[in-house]
Amino acid sequence: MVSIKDVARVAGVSDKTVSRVVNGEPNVTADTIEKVQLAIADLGYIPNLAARSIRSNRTNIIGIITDFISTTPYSGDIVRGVQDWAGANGRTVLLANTDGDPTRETNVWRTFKAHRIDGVLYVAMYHRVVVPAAGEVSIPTVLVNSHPEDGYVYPSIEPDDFGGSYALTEHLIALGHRRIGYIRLNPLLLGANQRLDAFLTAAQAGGIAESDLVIRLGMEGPVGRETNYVYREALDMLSMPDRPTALVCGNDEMALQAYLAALSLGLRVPDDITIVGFDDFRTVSLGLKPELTTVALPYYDLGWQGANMLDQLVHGKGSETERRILKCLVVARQSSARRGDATPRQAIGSF
Amino acid sequence: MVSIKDVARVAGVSDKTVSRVVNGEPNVTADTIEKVQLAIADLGYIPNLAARSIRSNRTNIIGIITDFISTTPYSGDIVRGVQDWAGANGRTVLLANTDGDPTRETNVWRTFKAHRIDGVLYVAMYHRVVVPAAGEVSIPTVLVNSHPEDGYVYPSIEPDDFGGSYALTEHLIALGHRRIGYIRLNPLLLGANQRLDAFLTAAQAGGIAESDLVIRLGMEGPVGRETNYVYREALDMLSMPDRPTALVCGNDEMALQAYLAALSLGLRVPDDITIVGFDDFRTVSLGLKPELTTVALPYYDLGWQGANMLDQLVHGKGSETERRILKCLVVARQSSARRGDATPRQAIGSF
DNA sequence: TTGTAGGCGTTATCAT
DNA sequence: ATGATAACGCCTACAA
Repeated sequence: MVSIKDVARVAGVSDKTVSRVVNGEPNVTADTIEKVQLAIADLGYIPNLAARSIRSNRTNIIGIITDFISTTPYSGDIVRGVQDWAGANGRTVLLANTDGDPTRETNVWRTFKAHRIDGVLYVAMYHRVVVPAAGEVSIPTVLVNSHPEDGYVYPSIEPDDFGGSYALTEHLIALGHRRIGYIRLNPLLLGANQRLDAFLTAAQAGGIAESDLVIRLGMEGPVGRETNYVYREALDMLSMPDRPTALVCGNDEMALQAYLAALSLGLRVPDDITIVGFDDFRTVSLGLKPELTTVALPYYDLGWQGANMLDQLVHGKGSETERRILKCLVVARQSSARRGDATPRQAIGSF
Repeated sequence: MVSIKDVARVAGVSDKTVSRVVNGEPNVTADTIEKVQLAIADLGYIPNLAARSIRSNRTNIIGIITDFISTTPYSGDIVRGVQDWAGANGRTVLLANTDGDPTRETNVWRTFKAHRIDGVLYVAMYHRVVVPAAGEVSIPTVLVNSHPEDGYVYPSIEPDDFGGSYALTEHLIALGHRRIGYIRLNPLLLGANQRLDAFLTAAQAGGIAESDLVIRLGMEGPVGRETNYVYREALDMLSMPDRPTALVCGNDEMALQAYLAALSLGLRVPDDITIVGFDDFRTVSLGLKPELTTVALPYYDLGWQGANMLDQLVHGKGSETERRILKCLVVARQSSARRGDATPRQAIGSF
């Protein structure tokens, strides 16, 4: 491997001078700079960041620790946001996945510490409460898409599930819907309760009686291995004589199953039934026909801004207790429509 | 930061002895080992890998370069496979995404070189032909889910799209289907042609006349921003008086749209129409009801085994020209069924 | 403006 | 079995 000394020899200067040129330090003549740069290009010299880091105590590496990367494909956007920030700011990203295993996680923290990375983004693939298993290791950390359990202190950046769900419910009310179904996410997810609370609050604020809300549980059990009731519940709810005119699903994957249930009953979306989701998981939300009205989660920004918060922290400028909440916007597409004035058609089909 | 010298001082030995203990080298008394380990635990010492690497010229870091990480969520499994291999073998993973931009990519190669990583896994999110833009930088590299363009030489590991598609077609023929529809992937994808070729070959081998095959283009245009004809084509094909009894979709996302088209025509899956996909993108394949018969792509293994190939290469044991092909298995679920003997019901509905 | 000496944390080499 | 010394590639501090 060609080192700074090789460059110095070829350029006929000292290694310190090469260092100066490489790092853009002042007090070097244009002439010298050129000589050095020529030698660098000639030899294909690329500085050794490891060597640099043992002097400077800064690696410019940030680590990402993820939990269940495979089960929630769309939140890969968080990682992409982090990467883009890193690329734009001269940092590199170390990645490690724990699969939710605390032993593995503790190893990851050790490994990251061994690499002397500047900071850690602790990324949950579902918005949830976490307790990082860092063991003895201490590295500046920001929680992304997650929140520390009571008694633990970390800065965090999270989506505004409540606000998104509230706005979505308002959207339905504005379209004239008065009888609304709701299929709940796995209650283990932080978003599940926030979204349901917002739904109930917004419905009440919109003057809808609680008896006009039909609420069903869509999933339960350990995250990643849950039992799924969505199709069955949707089928059941949509077969009611006084079925809702709009159906809110905990997320887009649930909305997919609601579509299938509705279609198999001979109901048309949105003419006979308005269906909305949450997440804007585009494979689903754009793959469905008609395209799905949903709430976009700011995954990419969670990553980008989370990286930014971490950077502040590393430089001693960030707050240890900040909890930043990012807006979730309603994306209105064709699956939601004004409630028809005609008598809705009765569900038919093979149920 | 506590260093090897601090440990040596506390343990009352030389730093080299500490190094021996840390690295499990022979010729240290059990007594000394204990003293040292005690001091290590006391001080919370964690070796500095950067410092180690400047002596040993090995970083135990492998880099992953991805292209379009966001658009194809399921292939995140490749990255997971790599990570799991790395975790199991004491390596760490540097991650960088190029978004398909050659300038960004060249920077990534430089950065990786600056970190003196041991090797690179060049991962395409779609199975396709690639030309790594490494510039002047040279690092041992294995192509994953991709293949070098003519004139370039890299070892690669790829899925057997042909074999998977062939087996899938055989599955349909075995179920008695004689008139089969096919919706093609974007022709830009390597898998698109391999899958279509296998379909045609298997159909011919199964004694099916070409006139009984209905082939339509589902997508075209630049990857990630393609124009989508799937829903329209499925609707059209399923409205034919002599419509196919089985429909093969280029991938699972296309199968989703085929489901919607079929259901909206009042057709039931699989009673009236068998639908199959490709990829086993589980959000879709398990989210669809009935669950989707499809072909599982070995993404995770692509990652794991790719990392393994790279490791061989790094140690001078691998082949520069190996092209490893991994099997794709048919996953038979409920969306494919024996062709009914009764006259199929005619499509109805609002088309 | 440029160079020299020394040190960062670690391991290789060679003594002891 | 253990240690002293030098070296890895780079940067800091200081001198010239």
